[in-house]
Amino acid sequence: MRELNDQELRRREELEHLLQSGINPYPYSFDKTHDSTHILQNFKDDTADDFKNVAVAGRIMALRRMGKASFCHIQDASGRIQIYLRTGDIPNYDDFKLYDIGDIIGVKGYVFRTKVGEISVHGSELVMLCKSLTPIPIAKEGEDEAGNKIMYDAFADKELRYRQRYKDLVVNPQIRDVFVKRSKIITAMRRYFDERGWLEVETPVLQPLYGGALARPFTTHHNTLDTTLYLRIADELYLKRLIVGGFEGVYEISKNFRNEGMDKTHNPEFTMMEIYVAYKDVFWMMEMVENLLAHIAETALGSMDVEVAGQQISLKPPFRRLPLLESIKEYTGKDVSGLDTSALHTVAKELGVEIDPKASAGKVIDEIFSEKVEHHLVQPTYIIDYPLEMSPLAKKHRSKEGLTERFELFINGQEFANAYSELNDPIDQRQRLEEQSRFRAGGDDEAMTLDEDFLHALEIGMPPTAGLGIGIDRLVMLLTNQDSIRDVLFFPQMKRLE
RNA sequence: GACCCCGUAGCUCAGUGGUAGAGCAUUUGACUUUUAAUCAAAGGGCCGAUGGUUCGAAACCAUCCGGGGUCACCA
Repeated sequence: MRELNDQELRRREELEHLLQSGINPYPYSFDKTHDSTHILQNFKDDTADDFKNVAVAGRIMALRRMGKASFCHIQDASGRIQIYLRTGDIPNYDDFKLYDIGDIIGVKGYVFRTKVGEISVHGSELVMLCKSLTPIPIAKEGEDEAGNKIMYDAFADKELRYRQRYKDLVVNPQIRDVFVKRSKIITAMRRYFDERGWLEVETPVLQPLYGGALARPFTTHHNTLDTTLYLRIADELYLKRLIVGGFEGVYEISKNFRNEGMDKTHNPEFTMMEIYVAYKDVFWMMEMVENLLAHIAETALGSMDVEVAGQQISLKPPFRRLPLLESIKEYTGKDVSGLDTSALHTVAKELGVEIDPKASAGKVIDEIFSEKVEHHLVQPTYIIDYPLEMSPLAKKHRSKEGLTERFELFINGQEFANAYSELNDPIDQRQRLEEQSRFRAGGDDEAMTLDEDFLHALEIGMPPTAGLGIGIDRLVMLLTNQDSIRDVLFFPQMKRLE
């Protein structure tokens, strides 16, 4: 164990003193009657009688001792409230010397207004509920001349905030709002699906073969079976097996794992929602997603308009639909339809898009789109009609040669969703996965593996199906106006400390 | 992976070659309506690590470790 500093040693001494006085510094429960915010909002001169006997509990966040009387602020899940303690009013006032900022206490008493009008609890009973042994990086709140709130000595070191999120949550309670919204967003999504009769399911995280996306996996080993297992990169192939089995609507909200770079929008484990609905196609899915996002925004935020990085974004349906090749024409002036691979490379060069000379036609189109188009797509836009070779699990377009029935949804210049009319022709699917195997053999370590069991399932027969994936973390970022994925994850991945 | 920036007290930060600093937090004393409480005093540091330059390094140089940011890679 590391060495204790003077403040930690002193707190342990206080703990000893409490024990010697017969006080349990870690008791079992406390009958709390009110949240701080409820009191602050509802205490009025004519309701004072309702607040003659309250019991509040929380962590001491500020402390002002004045000899025979003391004030402190405690923080509970709802907010903060001031406590007034006075010798004579509580039998154990002298013990209060042994209390510190950071301790969790319970106070019974009546609510009153101080001389300067702050609604406070006048304590008649004080209980230690948890002695805190290490000081928290306390921030003080104040006001500047203009009356704006300022924080003094805020706990601002991002590394420490991410590594010790518990401390961050105590000291910067406003960040809780992001996580509360995150929970509301996911709840709203679940309700929307459940109300339509689609079933929430769980499929394996540990998979003998990984598939359903193009990404490098995390690899692990199972001792008993003495076999390699992969952490899933997507749920897709298992959820489709359930549609084969006869379920007509299944969804899963779960962590996926991808062994790739980390940045503002990528964490190695992230939350994905995938849903598959039988007898539907990608056009139906576009309408569903519009309604879903509008519903979520209204339920979780109370508005379909969100502000992100200073821009107003409207999630009001319908969203614009723009074929991939047309989007390139619109934002670069180049018509790339019908061009062969070498002609595409020439266009990329003209546009100043650097690209691997061996890249396939689909890859070149994707690169041009990523560099020249994607960031323009601020308002929700469905990019549709993706080339076949970029979409090994999507059905061929019913009327457009060489394209698939697929969309990706872009908002604020980022990808939010990906959906297909799912490929259910087992022979076509086999050919496409065999092509992926050739890419893999050619050195593309993100190409898909061929999963015979999945193909076997398709041979049994999967009804026409629409499928969708939505990145939950990015959705939360959008709806809470956060520009880093780390700020919407409680515990983002960090390098291990030695 | 490349480049830029950062690492000093529990927290936020100053300190560009000559005895290690401030505010808050902490300790002691005073104070029965304070709210960045106030007043008086005190304690607290392997200056991220290792080498080097120098009479002398927190500072300059090199390497490493950790972090932040920008870009690249990556559907």
